Amino acid sequence: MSRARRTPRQADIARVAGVSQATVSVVLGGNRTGVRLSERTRLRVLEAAERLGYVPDPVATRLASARNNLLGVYTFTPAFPIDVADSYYPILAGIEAEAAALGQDLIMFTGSSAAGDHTRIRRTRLADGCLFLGRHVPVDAVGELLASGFPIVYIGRRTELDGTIPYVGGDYVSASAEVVARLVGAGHRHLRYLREPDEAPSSDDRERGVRTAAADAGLPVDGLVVRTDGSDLTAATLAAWRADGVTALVVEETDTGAVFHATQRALRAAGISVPDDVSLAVLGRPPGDPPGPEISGFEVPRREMGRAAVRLLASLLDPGLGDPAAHRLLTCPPVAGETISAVRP
Amino acid sequence: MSRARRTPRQADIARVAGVSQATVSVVLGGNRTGVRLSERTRLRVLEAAERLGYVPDPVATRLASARNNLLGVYTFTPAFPIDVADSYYPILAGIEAEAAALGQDLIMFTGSSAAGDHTRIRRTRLADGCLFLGRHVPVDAVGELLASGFPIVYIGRRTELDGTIPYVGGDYVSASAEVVARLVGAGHRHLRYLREPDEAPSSDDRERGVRTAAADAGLPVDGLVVRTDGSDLTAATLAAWRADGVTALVVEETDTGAVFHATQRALRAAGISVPDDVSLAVLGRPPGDPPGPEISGFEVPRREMGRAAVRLLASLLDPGLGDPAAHRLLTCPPVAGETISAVRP
DNA sequence: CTGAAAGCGCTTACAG
DNA sequence: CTGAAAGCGCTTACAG
Repeated sequence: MSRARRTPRQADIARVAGVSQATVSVVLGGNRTGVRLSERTRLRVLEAAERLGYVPDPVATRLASARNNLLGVYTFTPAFPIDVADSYYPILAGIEAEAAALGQDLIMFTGSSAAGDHTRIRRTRLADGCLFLGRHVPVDAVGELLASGFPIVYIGRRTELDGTIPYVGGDYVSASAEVVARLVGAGHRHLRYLREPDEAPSSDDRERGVRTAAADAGLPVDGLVVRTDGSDLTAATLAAWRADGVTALVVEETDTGAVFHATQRALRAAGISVPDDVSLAVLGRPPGDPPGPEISGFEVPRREMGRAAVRLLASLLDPGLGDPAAHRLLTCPPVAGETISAVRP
Repeated sequence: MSRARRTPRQADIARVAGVSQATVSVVLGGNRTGVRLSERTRLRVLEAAERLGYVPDPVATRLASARNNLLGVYTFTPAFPIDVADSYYPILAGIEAEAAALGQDLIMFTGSSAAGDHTRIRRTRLADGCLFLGRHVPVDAVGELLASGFPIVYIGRRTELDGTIPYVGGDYVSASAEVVARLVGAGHRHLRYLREPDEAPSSDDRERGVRTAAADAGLPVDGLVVRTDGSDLTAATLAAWRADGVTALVVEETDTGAVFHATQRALRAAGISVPDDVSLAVLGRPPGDPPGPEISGFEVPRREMGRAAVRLLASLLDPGLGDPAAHRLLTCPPVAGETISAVRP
């Protein structure tokens, strides 16, 4: 029994079929260059390949040509967090589903601390193109990729590099405006919007939606937006707001849910009940799917984002598929929920 | 602004440093062949590489040499199922964590139906080695991989190909025996073990543990094991068993949990309460973590399996790390739970 | 209509 | 001590 039996390559097929290795490549490659070759030759090659059980070496294919049917997925943190409410999972599921439908495998460049960002990002070239997950944008490395023509797509709107980064995100502006409009429709005129302190397009978009809808409804914009990391959301604060006439709270949704949880705690501590005393809405879905009444707000279509991002990347790889907008914002469906009630006139 | 600015390669460094491309390769490769080269040259090369922002092309590296710091993960079904109770996730989390610790990226070969198993499995060669998840063992393709010396590791015990497939699994024999011993210790002498009909090492191991422990305790083995897909588990069946003197039910754990759920339903329909009327244990954890009292049984250390599998694969890739057993069975910690009660004498 | 050549970016013997 | 050559398994112009 021979160990390490060599796996057949094109040269072996060529020998068996009595043609050159290059001809084998042409036949097996589906003759994309439109070379003329006799049907007899074609069949001989195909038969020999079949008989030898030939399967192309993906590494050599990739080195010689440009394509490998391999899509990268780059995350700055672990793709499979064990303790955090997992917002990656549905995105990954969507990516996987669409990639499989397109016959593409996935290569995960997961947050390893070994090498620097630059080296790790450069490694994404192993794939035909790469999806990026995470707020972080290392502009040097990503700019280099972009400049070299390597196709990338971010999940989530990105403004860096003069807005040249292709992305698929959620239309948080419209969805947030719709939530505020819903509150206004229920008679609310005095709101507070609670957002986390750090800047990010997804946060800014929500705030913009809130401000626009408030302005459209002629609501006072002064004091509307409150930046907080949650630590100053005490029972006293909420009680004061209520005494001030605030009838509805709108909370930003983030991965950690810090502000949302702080709000819930403070409401309970102040003995304010939802939605009888005050209405509550979340711009997204509260993390961890807490028990109790369903919170009003909107859905973030993460799975569909994953799918759409793969499709965008595929079209970037193959411009023949048409040149879609490099920036796509998906609609976030409203969630009626049970935490918005009408204001008594 | 030039588009598609080329990314630096070794030849560029060679030009800048005034040496040959091969010398650059030697220096950058850490001089593993023990070639003698002057410190001056080494520094010049390193400096030029740094200045140009060089990062090796993984594809070329892989083609020319053997290593790529890339571990494959092959699944026969989607790695991110959307509707099934997810048993892959913790394994993937463990794989990712250990791979990151080892500075390896992951390439996911996810169940795409486009190509046949053979072609898809051959594609795993893109990686340095590959982990396989799933009961399915296509012996032809996997045997070919094995024969060619390509390192693979299965998650879960595998007996195919004369037991030559390296794997990391759970020690279900011992864990199952322990559960039965626990029941015996609580005075149970009359059990039923419910397992699904299809053969698999993980099922057979559990059954063996159950049989062994039962025999050791001098329990009747006749009628102990019941093969069922759940459809025949009616209230009448359970009532009859109980009338027969059965005091405890042991249920196999599987991905779908069909038998477990059927058992729960039938118990409820028959008005048999757990653990007052009958004790209940699951050989593993019930899928979906159902509400109610914690079911007695054992833990399947999925995360640790992922980690251990990566370590095994790494040692297969680098025999210098020592030659560990190619077959590893991890201990499954007992879960006391609340569904085993003592039998009244 | 088909073959021979060059090249993708590396590594690893092998000459000097 | 360092360079030139061959080769990994493919694809893609380019000759005949």
